[in-house]
Amino acid sequence: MSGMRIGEVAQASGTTAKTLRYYEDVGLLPDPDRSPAGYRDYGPEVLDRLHFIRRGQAAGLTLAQIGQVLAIRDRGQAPCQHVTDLLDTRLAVIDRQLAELAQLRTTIAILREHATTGDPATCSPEDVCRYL
Amino acid sequence: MSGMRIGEVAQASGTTAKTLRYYEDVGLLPDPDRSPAGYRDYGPEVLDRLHFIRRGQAAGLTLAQIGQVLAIRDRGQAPCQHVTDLLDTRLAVIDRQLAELAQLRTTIAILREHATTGDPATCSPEDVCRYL
DNA sequence: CTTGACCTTCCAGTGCACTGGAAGGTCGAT
DNA sequence: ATCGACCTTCCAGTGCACTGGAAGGTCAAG
Repeated sequence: MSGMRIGEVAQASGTTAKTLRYYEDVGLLPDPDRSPAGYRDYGPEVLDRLHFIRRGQAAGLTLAQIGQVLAIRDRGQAPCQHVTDLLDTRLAVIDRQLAELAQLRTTIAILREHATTGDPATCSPEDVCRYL
Repeated sequence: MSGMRIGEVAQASGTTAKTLRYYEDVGLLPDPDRSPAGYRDYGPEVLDRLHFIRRGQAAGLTLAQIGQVLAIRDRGQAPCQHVTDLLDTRLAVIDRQLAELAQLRTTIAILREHATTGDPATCSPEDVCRYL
């Protein structure tokens, strides 16, 4: 009984056939069965795996990091320590990004306010625009 | 009176001479003065500019986006309405990024808790790792 | 039996932000 | 005078995550 072809998997997972072949190339997806004609023949479990990959990516992990976790999972060992380490690192990076973004927002917001207070008469480049 | 050479600027700003030349190439830094020998001769204001670039980058902005904002600043003559429009767009993007980043943070924090609650016994690949 | 959608492989290109290296010029110190 | 650290330009390569396109095979529908 044949499963899904690459286009169906792409559709179902919201990616492209190109990307699926790429994932296979870099070892994120196992080599699938083939139909007599050589078409890739996927079982439904590939969708879980792609969901895992997508979630990992949404969490800011690189494909290499996701691949590490998948490799550990494929060997049947619980990668909890590994996962928590990765996630802790991610959290730290995100907190830093949030802080910097908030700071930048403040800077720009202040400038924007400078740019609006006063009509064109008082809005000279020297007074307003170069304080960005 | 001569200012800083590229190596000094690199050192002072925590980047490399290579990167500074690259920034110049892509228009993030203005063409600096040159010494008689052709060495780049930077004034101290370049450090402010590099600090701004670094903060923008730390906040997850691309060099192209940072370049847009810098271009506004450089065109000190830009009409204020135009400036506020661009800044509003920037703020909207930053607010969206902040929201997404906050969401991502929450997601990862939840995942991390899932990964730690439970001892190795319950931490089987099937039970835990697929929550990632 | 042809059309068109789908599949195959392979190789090359994209965009971002650098980074490396060759080949050569400049400068202060020994 | 020459050494070494610095500078110059130019071109090419890296890593990530795809993406495009050529050249050809497969298959159900009309």
